[in-house]
Amino acid sequence: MIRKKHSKRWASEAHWRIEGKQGRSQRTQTAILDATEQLLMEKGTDGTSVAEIAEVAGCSVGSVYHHFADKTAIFYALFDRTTSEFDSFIDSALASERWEGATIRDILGGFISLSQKSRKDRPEFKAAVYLIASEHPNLRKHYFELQQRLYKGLLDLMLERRDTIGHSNPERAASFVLDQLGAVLRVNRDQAQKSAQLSSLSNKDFKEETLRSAAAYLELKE
Amino acid sequence: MIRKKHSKRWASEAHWRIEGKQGRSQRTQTAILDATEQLLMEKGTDGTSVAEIAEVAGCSVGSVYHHFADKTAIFYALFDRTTSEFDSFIDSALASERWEGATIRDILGGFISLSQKSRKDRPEFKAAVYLIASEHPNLRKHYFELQQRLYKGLLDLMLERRDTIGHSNPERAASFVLDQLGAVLRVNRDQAQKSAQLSSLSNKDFKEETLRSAAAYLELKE
DNA sequence: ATTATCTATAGATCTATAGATAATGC
DNA sequence: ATTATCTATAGATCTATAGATAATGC
Repeated sequence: MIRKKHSKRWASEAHWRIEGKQGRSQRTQTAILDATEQLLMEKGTDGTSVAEIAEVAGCSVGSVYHHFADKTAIFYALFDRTTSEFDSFIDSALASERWEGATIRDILGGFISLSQKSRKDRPEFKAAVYLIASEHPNLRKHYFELQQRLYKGLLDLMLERRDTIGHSNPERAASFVLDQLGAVLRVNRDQAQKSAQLSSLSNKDFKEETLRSAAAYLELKE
Repeated sequence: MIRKKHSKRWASEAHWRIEGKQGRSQRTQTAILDATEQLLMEKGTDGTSVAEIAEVAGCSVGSVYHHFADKTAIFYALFDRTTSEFDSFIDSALASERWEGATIRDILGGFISLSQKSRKDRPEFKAAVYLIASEHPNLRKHYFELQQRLYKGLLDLMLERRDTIGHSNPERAASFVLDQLGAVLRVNRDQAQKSAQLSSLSNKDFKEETLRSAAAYLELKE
């Protein structure tokens, strides 16, 4: 039997996933991706076998291969699902209505709160994707482009208010603050790395100190 | 034939490595660890086969298993070797002679320079170990304890000079600055993550802005 | 009639060992 | 005599497929 397979939108056509014709199909694919996401964080890409994915997803190995070209294609699909979510998160974070009349302090504070909320609501968000990206240069590139879009957007918001920055080089200072914030948020997200930190601040205190640090360095006049 | 095997000092006796009786032995073990370090960064723990390690090390698979209990034991030994180096780095970084008469600014600046130098001299330092640690909770614990010792030492140096800190809560502020610095240095170390940064500062500029940020936040009076 | 699922298994690795052979150094 | 090395291979996975069976929905 020859099966017609449809790739959706990923660059490498090789990593297709089938476009289901029945309602069952989507449910199974979702279950497979959920199972993969969970297992990836526990055991990594090579430590996770297709048999295990099938078991957790509640289907058979044969069924997994009916839906996805191969093991890698499952990772691509999961990457796709999560980065789409991330993309929406970015849109919502940068939406101009959100920041009308806001000061730089408001923007940084608001973004920290958004990140903290996202981590609380969905702790595994981005964790599995980060692992996948680290093993596939083309996916990593896409992931970093998304990240760039987010931080570049925040940078623009800050620079629209550059007259409130006292630092002699506002562009450099604003970029530096965002890089600093990005690094700290990334470390905070990873529970293991977090344990290597000196200070264990509550979300509220963390936000407060971060803002104090940024305001002092930028020499904000607000 | 029964072989007498000697474990050196790792908690789990299971992960022994042989204590060589001939000069050849040490050379082979070194070659195996070098090969493993290199391959780990390219392909990860599961992607690296013992056959490949043997090939790069220039010996046979049988020889690898003569020296090490199993594949994991090689990782333990490599972890051991690198963390010993890290341990010496910490001693040298915290040596009290180094910081006699230094201000907080001097200390932070000196530490940044040390880290930059270490990254330049030996870019792969800690990269492979970090991978191993991420898969072995007991090793990860040890690694983070080392990291803690380094940052706790820096914290003590700063707090000895607490009268030059204007921030209302010197302990919290000093810890926060060090966590911030640690996070940024970690991201900077990873070439892939670095590409997601907004600012691409030279080592000199990075150091300058970091010090400016820390001094402003701590409200240093020096 | 088409789509989705299952079971069973071929073929490709990869880890680890057995047993033979070679080098070392007292 | 002891230590280190090599070759060859058993046994355990794990990926992916073939082919049979079951469910869906026009």
